[in-house]
Amino acid sequence: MARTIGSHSGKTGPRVRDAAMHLFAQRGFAAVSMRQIASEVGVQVGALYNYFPDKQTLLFELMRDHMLELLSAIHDKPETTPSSRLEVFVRFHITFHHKRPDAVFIAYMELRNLSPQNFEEIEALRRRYETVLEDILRAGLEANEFQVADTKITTLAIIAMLTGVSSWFRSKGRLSIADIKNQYWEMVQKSVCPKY
Amino acid sequence: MARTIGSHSGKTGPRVRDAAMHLFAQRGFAAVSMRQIASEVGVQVGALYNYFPDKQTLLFELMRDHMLELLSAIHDKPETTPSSRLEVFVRFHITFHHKRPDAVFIAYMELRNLSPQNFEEIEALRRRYETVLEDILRAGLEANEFQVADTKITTLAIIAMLTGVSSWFRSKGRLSIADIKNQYWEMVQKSVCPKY
DNA sequence: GTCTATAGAGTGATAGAC
DNA sequence: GTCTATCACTCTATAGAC
Repeated sequence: MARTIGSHSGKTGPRVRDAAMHLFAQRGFAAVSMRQIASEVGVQVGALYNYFPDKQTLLFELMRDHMLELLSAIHDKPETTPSSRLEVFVRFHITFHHKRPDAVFIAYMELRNLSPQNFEEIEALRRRYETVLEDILRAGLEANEFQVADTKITTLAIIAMLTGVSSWFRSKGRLSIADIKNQYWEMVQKSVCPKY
Repeated sequence: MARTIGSHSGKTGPRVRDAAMHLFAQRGFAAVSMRQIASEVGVQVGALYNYFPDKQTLLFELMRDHMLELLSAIHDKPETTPSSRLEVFVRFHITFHHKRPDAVFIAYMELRNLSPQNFEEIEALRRRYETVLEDILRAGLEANEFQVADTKITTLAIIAMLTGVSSWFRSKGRLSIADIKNQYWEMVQKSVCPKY
C-alpha cells in the first residue's frame, strides 16, 4: 500500500519483520530483495535500514528470536514420569511449530545463508532444544520405561518426524491438528517402548 | 581450473550438472550465479547455455533426474510380508539418500524455486514414491501385522524421519550407516506394531 | 562448442533533504 | 523516520566471432 510522508508511530519495525518473515519463508532469503520487503510494508527501501544494519542481520534476528521463543516456551518437568514428559514434549512441539509455519520454515531452510558466526549462535540454540528431548529419553532409559538404542539418534529421529508436520499440514485438510497430535504421540510412544 | 579454447569431447554437460548440483546444495539455487557454475567447471558463462535453455531448467532437470532414479531404484515386492517389505523400504531409503546428499538436499529445499509447472511435475513424482510406502502400510494393516491410525500420516511421518538422516549424518561420526539403518528400522518397526 | 562483449534489469547499501 | 537519488556492482541471457 502507498504511504504518505512522515513518521508512523514506531510500528514500522514489527511490520518489516513480519513482511520479511513471510517473504523469506515463501521465496527464500536469497530470492527476496530489500525492495520487495519495503514494498510489502509500504515504505521505500531506505527506511528499512533504520531497523537493522543489513539484510543478513535481519535474517539472523528472525531466526534467533524464533529459537529463543521456542526455548522459553518449552517447560519440561523432570519430576514427572519420562513417559508423561515425552508426551508433553511431542504435543508441545507440534503445537508450537504449527502456530509459526513461516518461522519454522526459515529456521530449517536458511541456516546456510547465515554468516559463520551467526550460524554458530543459532546452532547452539538448536542444540539446547534437542537436549531437552534427549534428557527425557535418557531418564526413560534409566527408569526402564523406554528402550532406545541411542538417545542422540532417537532425539534427531523424533524431532525430524515432528517437524515434518509443518511441511504438509493444512488446516483445511482431512485431519485436525488435535488428530495429528494424537497420532504422532502414539507413534512416538510405541517407537520408544520396550519390545514386548 | 582454467581451460583452453575449443571443444572438449562432450564431457562438459555432465560436469556442469555436477558443479551445479554441488553449488546449489551448498549455497542454494538463488544464491548461486551462472558465473560461479561456469567458473567451477572451467568454462565461460556463455558455454553453459549449450546444455540447457536457462537456469530454471537446469534446476528442474537435476530434481527430475533424482526423482526418476529414486523411483527406478525402489523395488517393492508385494508378494512378501508387509513387515519384510517395510524393512526393505526403510533400509533402501536410508541407503539411497545417504549416497546422494546433494541431490536430496536440493530435492527438499528448492521446490519453491521451481516454476509452477515444473513444481507440479516434481510433486507428482514425489507422491508416486510416497505411495510405495503407503501401499506397504495398507497391506500390513489389512493383514493385521501393523496398527496405524492413518496410513497417509504414518507415511509422511516415516519419510520425514528417514530423510532427516541426511541432514546430520557424517561418515566420520560415532555411528556407521549400518548402525543407523538398524536403529531406524527398529524405531519404525515398533511405531507401526500393534500394542501388546 | 566455446569464446568475448554486452544489453537490460536488478542488487544491497548510503547520503542528504525534509 | 522516511524520502529520493544514486553508487558500484552483479545478475541472466544473448549475439556473433572463431
